Amino acid sequence: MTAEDIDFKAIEKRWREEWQKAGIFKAKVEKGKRKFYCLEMFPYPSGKLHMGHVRNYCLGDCIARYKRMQGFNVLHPMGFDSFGLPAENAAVKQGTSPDKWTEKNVGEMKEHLHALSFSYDWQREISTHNSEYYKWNQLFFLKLFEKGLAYRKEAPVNYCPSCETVLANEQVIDGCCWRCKSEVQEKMLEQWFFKITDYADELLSDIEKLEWPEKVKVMQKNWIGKSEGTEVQFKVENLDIKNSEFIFLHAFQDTSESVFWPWLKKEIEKQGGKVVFAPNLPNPNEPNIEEQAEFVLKKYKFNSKSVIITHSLGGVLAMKLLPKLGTKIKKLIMVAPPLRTEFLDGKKRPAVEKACDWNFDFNRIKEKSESITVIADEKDHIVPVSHPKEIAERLSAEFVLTTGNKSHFNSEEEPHVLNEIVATIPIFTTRIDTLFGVTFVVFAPEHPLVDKWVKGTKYEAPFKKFLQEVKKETRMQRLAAEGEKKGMFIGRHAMNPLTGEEVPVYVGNFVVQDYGAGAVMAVPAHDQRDFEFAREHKLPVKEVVQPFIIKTDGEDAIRENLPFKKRDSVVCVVKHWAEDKYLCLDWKQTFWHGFVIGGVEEGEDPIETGKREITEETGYKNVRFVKKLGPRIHSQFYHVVKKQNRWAQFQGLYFELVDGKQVEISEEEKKIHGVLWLDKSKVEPFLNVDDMRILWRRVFAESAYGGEGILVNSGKFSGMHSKEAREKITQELARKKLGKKSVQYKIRDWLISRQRYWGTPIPIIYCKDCGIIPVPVSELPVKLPASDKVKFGEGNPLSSAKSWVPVVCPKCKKLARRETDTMDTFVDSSWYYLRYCSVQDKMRPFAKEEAEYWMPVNLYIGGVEHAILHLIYARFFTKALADLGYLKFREPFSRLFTQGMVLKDGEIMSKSKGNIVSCDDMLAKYGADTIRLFELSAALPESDLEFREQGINGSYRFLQKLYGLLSADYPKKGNDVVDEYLIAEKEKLISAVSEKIETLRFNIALSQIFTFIEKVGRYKNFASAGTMKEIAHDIALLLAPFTPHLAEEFWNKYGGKGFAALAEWPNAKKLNSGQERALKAMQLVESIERDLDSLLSIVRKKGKVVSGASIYAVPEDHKTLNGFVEIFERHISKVRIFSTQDKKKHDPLNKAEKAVQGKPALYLE
RNA sequence: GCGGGGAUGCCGGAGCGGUCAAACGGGAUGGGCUUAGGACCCAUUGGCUUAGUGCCUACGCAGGUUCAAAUCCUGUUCCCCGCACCA
Repeated sequence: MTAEDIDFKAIEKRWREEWQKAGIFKAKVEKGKRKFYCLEMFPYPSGKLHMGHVRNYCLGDCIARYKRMQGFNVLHPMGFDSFGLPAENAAVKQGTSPDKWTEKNVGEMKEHLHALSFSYDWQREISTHNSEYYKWNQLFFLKLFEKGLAYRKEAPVNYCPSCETVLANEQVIDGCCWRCKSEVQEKMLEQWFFKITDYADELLSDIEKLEWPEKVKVMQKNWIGKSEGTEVQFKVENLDIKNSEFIFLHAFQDTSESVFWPWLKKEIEKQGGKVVFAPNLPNPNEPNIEEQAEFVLKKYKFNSKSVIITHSLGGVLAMKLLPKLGTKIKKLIMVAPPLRTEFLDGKKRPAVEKACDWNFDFNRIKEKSESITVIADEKDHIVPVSHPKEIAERLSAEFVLTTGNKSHFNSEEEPHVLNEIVATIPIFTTRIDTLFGVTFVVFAPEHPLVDKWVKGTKYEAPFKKFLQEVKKETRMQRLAAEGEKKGMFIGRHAMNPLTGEEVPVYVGNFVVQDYGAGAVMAVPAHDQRDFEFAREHKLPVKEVVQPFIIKTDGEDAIRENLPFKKRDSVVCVVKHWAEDKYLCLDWKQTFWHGFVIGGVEEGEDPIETGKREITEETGYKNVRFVKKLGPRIHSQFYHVVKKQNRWAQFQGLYFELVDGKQVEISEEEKKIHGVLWLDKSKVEPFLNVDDMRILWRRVFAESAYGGEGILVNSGKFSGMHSKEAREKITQELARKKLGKKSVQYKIRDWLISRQRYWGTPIPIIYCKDCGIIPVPVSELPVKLPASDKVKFGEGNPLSSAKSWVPVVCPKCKKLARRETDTMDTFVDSSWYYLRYCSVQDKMRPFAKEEAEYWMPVNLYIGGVEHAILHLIYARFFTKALADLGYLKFREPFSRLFTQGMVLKDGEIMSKSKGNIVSCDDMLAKYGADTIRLFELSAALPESDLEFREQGINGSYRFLQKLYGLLSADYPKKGNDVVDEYLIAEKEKLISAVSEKIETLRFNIALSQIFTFIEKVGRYKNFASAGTMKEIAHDIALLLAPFTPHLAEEFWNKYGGKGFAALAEWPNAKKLNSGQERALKAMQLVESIERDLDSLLSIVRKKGKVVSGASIYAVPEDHKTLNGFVEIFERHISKVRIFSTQDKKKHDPLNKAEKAVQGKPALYLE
């Protein structure tokens, strides 16, 4: 039979139909049966199925079929992620509608999926654009909204101008849109968010439980970006305190000694300010505002330095006072000022009413103060927030709404009030141990306070310019890996909370507003970035951590029980007087390779020590000191020569020799070390201790020491190790209410609003009177209007749906409008795996019992490109749904497998590159089994696969060969040894294939099957029909997950019961002794074949013609070899096999003598 | 910079302490079959040596552990991927 005779397509068609008819892939909950949920990421129906998709599904199908044969109750569903932008774009471009376009594509893709006979339960198919699906998106949205997990806020968001919609953080890659690659813009917009940050910690810690590729886990960890540290408060003057005179005006029934006044006075004085006037106003219990104003005017002369701070009714006084002033004052700060007499506690205050006429000349007040700030307490129980708010508006003043320590700011300490004078800025750091090394503070240029600080100062103009530049450059710089560190001083100083030291405040382009608090404390000595900035701006560098190295292994590892001997030492790097060579020492009694080193004597200058040691150890006498090599290094080690534990404090010094003049060195020194001059490039490899390496690097590059170590110059924390110091300093800060432990995350809430049509409408109604009103659950789904009712290409399409947008407010029944944004389509894919569990359920998104049976997904297969996006959203959704009571488990995918890509000419297949190999051509040419075989055998599933048609051809040939082999007729009786041998090899194959499938190394499983089939082909003339039948039977089973149609064909042909697809996966049997013997025997045969070949080629090379061969075997071997003449005659005709004991053998060269057991001798003629 | 993964023949890639000059596939070369091509079959594909089953050199580089290392450990170089002025 020739290859062309095999009609693979007919075979495939037949079995596809049989399976379908029997419905064998339909999944049903069967309690008590082990389940296996096998899932491949569902496709976006972008067009035809290509080889990349196919690979994904082949992998999943192989496992699904394998698990099914192993007796698992397998759920293997498929569906379509059918909402999304391309449909909308295609609709605009091709004049079709998104739904038609989508459904056409879905149809085509399904056709191919069917043709490849993936074992999906098609009853469970879903398409996310179906309102029966997306209504549940809406339900979840409402539930999340109820719980506060969905919220609306105005925020700077990423906007893609080409997709005309906003994007989530996760969808911005290198500053560009993940889909279309155009640069995203930043916009301030009010949008809907899911509060994924609430789950940041759990999302992070649960990663450990997952059987996922390390790579993906790391990516998720990075994305969540947890860092633990300390939030520390720095104070920055909001106004120039030292050049101000503070005036306090107290409230009704108060004095200048009550409430927060004494505390505020103290705080201001701490900052170097002066409270010049804090009168006890006349008649505080029955005040007369006019009288009080006169009183104040008489007692104090206002000037341009005056800063008035008022509390409550004091504010009314100030407003009466100001218009009467002859000069302008610096600032007026009004704390909770009343404007009218309706107080929240319901109490009448007749005295207050009598005292005030509440008529203010707002314009004149405005004129009399440089700036005005009004502070209100959100929880004020006396003055309604509307009063200070109105005052602020009328005065065009800054309005600050906060929460007082006590209502109406009646506490003895009111930090918010102080904050208007001295701002307290929280700064996040992971290295609070370096707090004493802070020499400046850097703010993000976008920081709101910065704007306030520079206003009206000489820094304002240059800052504005700087801000512009930064905004423009940010994106470009990010792309150009190492941006320049730019920044400027803004005329303010910040106070170090522990040392009280004042350090300058800068803005810098490298500080980002949305991480931490938008400000950093800069420690140039211990942070490379700060170091560079400091050098640029000539800022001081203050050393507070010294490296600390402990040797814990090797022969100089510290000895447990010995005390430490502390030594001040110097390490001297010495340069040659003429060449670029450096003086190194090779210690003879130990392995140390290093530089000249020595102990500093009491009272000795380290530089002198260095010079002395250089001369003592090497003889060179004319040395010149050049520079110190950074801070000291602490090193604990065992001094092998001196036999003691050392705690050395090394000062690195750099010298240059003036000339080569030497003095004689002592014999003793010569014994200790050899002196070497090494080329610059040879020094680094020569050194073998860390401290020497650190010093060597410092010769050439100054840099910050970013590691940990021992604190110095840090007050009472000096001498502590970094780790301990972090604890202690944080505690100290907490005690002083100047800091606390803090955890920062990089992950931001998930922005889900999209200004596009083809997605799930957000079920929200905006009512003028009632505000944001959720659509009642009973009204779901909020269906999309038909696509011919909307206009594309002009902003948000849904807002053009004239009959859709207006809606009756569910609460007040007045006319309201619908939300016109749709949801990010990643919402759809965040829970589709749950819908599969009970697709048909009309009442619920999914049936809890079913989900609990099938979930979690046992194996999830897809591309790495979803490592962050889809996979983190789905995890979040699962957790949120669990908290909403829908689920009991909190992780959706136990095991994840990320398959490699299918490449064509080294590139990813894509429409834009025009290199897509669509699967229908391949199907028509080779059929489904061949394609499946190729996709699975060509490479490891996780590595990329280069698509080559020759490769497909190889798979095709294999199937033809296999078919021929298994379809042929075989004799009843064969060679017993071969029969046993083949069966033994088959058993070995079964266990190997099972193991490889379990570990998803399908290509290796297949290569082993190939090898086996090769062997069968080799010995087919010796095999019996029975053996071949057994082989065909098991091969059918082993191949069933890979090439299911052909496998089914063999299974059927050789009398298998039912379907191979449902048959039990074979178990490898242990080999019996006969089979073991057969294996050995065939090894013998094969080794003779090899020998024959090598002899033949040698002899033939010499030009001799070989006409026959004799084989001389010891009697045992002789017995097994008889019967294999035919095999040997494949190599050379006329082969005779003799026993070495056969006296009459033909043996002219006496070769028989060479034969030993297992190695027969050969003779050629 | 931080983190993850690699480096094996002409190529893709197995092997993960001894059975390894290295599975399987592809390519190349030679031979068979053919009018020819394709397809198919056979052989060769690190070097040397040989009427034989032997030797040498090789699993990025340098060391180490071991009776024994492609395989384990240490250092180092290069490549790929992810994250990144992250405080």
